[in-house]
Amino acid sequence: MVDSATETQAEALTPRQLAVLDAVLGLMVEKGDQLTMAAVARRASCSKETLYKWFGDRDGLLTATVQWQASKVRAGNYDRQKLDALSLRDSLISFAANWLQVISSPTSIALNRLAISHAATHESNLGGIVLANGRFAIGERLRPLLEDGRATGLLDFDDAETAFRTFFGLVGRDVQIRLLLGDALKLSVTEIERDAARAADQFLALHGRAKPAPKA
Amino acid sequence: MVDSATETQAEALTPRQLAVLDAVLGLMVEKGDQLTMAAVARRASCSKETLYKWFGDRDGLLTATVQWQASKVRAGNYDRQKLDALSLRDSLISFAANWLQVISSPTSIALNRLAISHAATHESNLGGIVLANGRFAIGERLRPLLEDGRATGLLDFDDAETAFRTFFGLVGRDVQIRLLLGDALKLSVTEIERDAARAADQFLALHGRAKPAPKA
DNA sequence: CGGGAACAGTACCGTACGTTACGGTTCCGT
DNA sequence: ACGGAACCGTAACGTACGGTACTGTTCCCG
Repeated sequence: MVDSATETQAEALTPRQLAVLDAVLGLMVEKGDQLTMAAVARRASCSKETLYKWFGDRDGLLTATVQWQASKVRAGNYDRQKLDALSLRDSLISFAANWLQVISSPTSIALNRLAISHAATHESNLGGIVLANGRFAIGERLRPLLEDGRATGLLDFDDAETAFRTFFGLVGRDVQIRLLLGDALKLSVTEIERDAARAADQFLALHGRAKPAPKA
Repeated sequence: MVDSATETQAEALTPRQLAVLDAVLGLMVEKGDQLTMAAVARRASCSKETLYKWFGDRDGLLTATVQWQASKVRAGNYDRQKLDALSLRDSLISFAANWLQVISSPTSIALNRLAISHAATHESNLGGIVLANGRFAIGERLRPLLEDGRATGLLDFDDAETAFRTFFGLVGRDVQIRLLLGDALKLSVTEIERDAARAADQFLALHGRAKPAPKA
């Protein structure tokens, strides 16, 4: 169930249809909950009938939107390079900063709110899609780095999944839940950089073998 | 804004009214989103008119429910005892286990989903109340322990808030977001105990001075 | 015993929204 | 030029739900 929906039919869609999905994203961010089919049609300058023809029903439209957004956030991939203590730390920081950037973006907040609301009742698995393209996708992308780090003797851990979850916690902390609940938490670029470095150093303090810079 | 709403008029309510709020909690957990006033009235065997008389409107009912639930989860207080490395670790584990228990409970999940949905549009600050009684309340309750730990020389950190956020991340990791998004994550009591101990030991590895048991 | 407050049950109203239907317009292929 | 498909704009329908009003019953208090 991890990434079954990651790449599925993301692009059997025409540019016009993708423009509609961008309109949905825009509305989600601006209007939050008032994501009505009429509003989407108005914003996208298309008719409701077209929306239903293209996406079936409201859930279909939302699902396509989530997948479209997910396909746009494919950053932070780890290209297997020569790994030393410094490049490992850099890669960790890069992952952390990217993740913080994503979860603090208005689009991600709106999308997660929608998926969480949906998870409360509906069965159409928006939450699963968001999880697959968010939490689990980044887990899969980070795993090779962790494994390489262990293979090179730079890292020490038993289970890569557990190690990743520790990293995930050190990076995200209370940021996502606070933002989702409407806290006016602001993350500047410099704060993201600093927090990312702190998280990476803490992770290395816990799982690193040649401690690079364990300053608090 | 931290806990302005923590203790406000939690108990100007009759037992009958609290029973209504319990009905709301039950419906939230079972039916998720279908939290309609009619359903509440049916479940609580009261009339809608009574609901409106008692709680004003739907938001008032939800707000009262959130505060009622918050008043029930007052566990995990730290009683200032003599502090040594072992009792510090025990207290940390206790905090962590309690927090994991809370965020993985169906009631908390339903409540947070509701507050997050609400945060998307409405201004009536359900999200703020949940934050004040959840994330920030536990932060305030843990702070004395951290400060005492630092005063006794058992802990080392610059900023108590930052240290707490690290602890928060190590404990919660990806648990809450996965549960909110509908992931079928199960946390048994033994897993909670193990994860709580792991988080406490990791925290001590990062901020402790007399390392008690830094085993992975 | 009588009267009134409190409340259950229910009918009712207005509105918002998902979904469908339809007339009009554009555009493409033949 | 013609026919049809695609699509826009909008009206219309059905339903769900928040909120209000009304009726009848229970129960307390004098």
